[in-house]
Amino acid sequence: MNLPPLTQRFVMHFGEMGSRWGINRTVGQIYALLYVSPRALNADDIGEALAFSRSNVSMGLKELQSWNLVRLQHLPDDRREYFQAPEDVWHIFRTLAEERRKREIDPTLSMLREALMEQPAVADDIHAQARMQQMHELIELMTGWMSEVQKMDSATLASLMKMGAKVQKLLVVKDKVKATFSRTTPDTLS
Amino acid sequence: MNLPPLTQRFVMHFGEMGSRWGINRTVGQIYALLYVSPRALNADDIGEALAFSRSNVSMGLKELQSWNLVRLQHLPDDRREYFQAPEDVWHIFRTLAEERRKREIDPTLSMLREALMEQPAVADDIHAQARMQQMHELIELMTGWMSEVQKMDSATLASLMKMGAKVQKLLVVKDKVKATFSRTTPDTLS
DNA sequence: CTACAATTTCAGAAATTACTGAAAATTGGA
DNA sequence: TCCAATTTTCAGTAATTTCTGAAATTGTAG
Repeated sequence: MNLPPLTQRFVMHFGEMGSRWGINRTVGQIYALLYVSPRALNADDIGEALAFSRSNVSMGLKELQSWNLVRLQHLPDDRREYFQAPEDVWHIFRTLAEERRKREIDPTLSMLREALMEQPAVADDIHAQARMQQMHELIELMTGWMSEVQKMDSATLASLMKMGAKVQKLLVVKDKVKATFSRTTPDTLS
Repeated sequence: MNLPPLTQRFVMHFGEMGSRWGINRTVGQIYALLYVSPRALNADDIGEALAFSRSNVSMGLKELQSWNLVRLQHLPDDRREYFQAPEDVWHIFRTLAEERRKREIDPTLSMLREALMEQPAVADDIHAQARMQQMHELIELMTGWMSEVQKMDSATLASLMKMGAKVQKLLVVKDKVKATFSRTTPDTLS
């Protein structure tokens, strides 16, 4: 591997963090490299830069594609496929959140829904089902909210976050607003 | 393993999902069992229920303790330690979010901060550093916002989520509110 | 302090996951 | 269609992670 120092540190870090993030070292390093690269890279570029076998690169890219985290490009007079990470970090974040939900949350939501349809037979299962109900409610609320937030454009999302806890204060003020503006903007607030 | 049917399904599911969540099967199953159990369990209870060796249970519980996901209890006339999951799912969620941040995000934030202090020497590193800057800004904003949200009590958090995208509309209305209430509630809004 | 119950540690075995090279499949151009 | 460049698949191997039993440690009651 022969990368400039900052790039190298970034790539190495993503490799090490990979396992905590549920991806492997290869995939982490490939994504890091694509993320900081000023141009799209082909599989050979990547393999050479990171000293991975060509097949390993292929599998890593396949994994990243399944996460929708890379864009495919073709250059004129070159049959090889070139890969790059999206420019917009907010877009990347959104994709990541959505894919993680699909993989880490949706299956559990299904399991919970099915379990909640059943008729528990023994006392312990009655209690267990009540606990599952609580978990189900929280997850439904969380994911529903996340999907609303995901629909916001980057600017709105950013301004919402910059407000931080002030949103809380807005909630308190909400009722006053409702009273004041209910005739002029009747369907704007719940 | 001899658990009632709903409990069994829940426990099995958490075992299978464990790897996607960055914990192992043992830890996933132990936590699932504690979560649905109507009473605190000791290590032998757990080992017997899940057919794990005593030492495996010990390591799993240690892991869960490092996540702050279990409470320790002692029963009268019993020297053994009893474990249980917190009652409040919102509390569990908050703990999970915080611990995940510590493990999955904070190290990256440190790495980025250090990298941003450096003076890039080559063109590719100049670009790389700019990309790191973008990532750093997003993560700072996200984590700052998460920590604000975490401070809210469960009820406020729930009502915020139930509002969903309506928060967005509140943002639009915000300016009107500011104009109208600025004299009566001057420091409530940014 | 002693005895013993309970828990933790740890070295090695078992299981899983990651990685490679070779072979197969696919793709685009002549 | 055929050819050559490129990508993917896959079986075998390497590396890592998980799990166990035995031994060591800790804690408590007498």
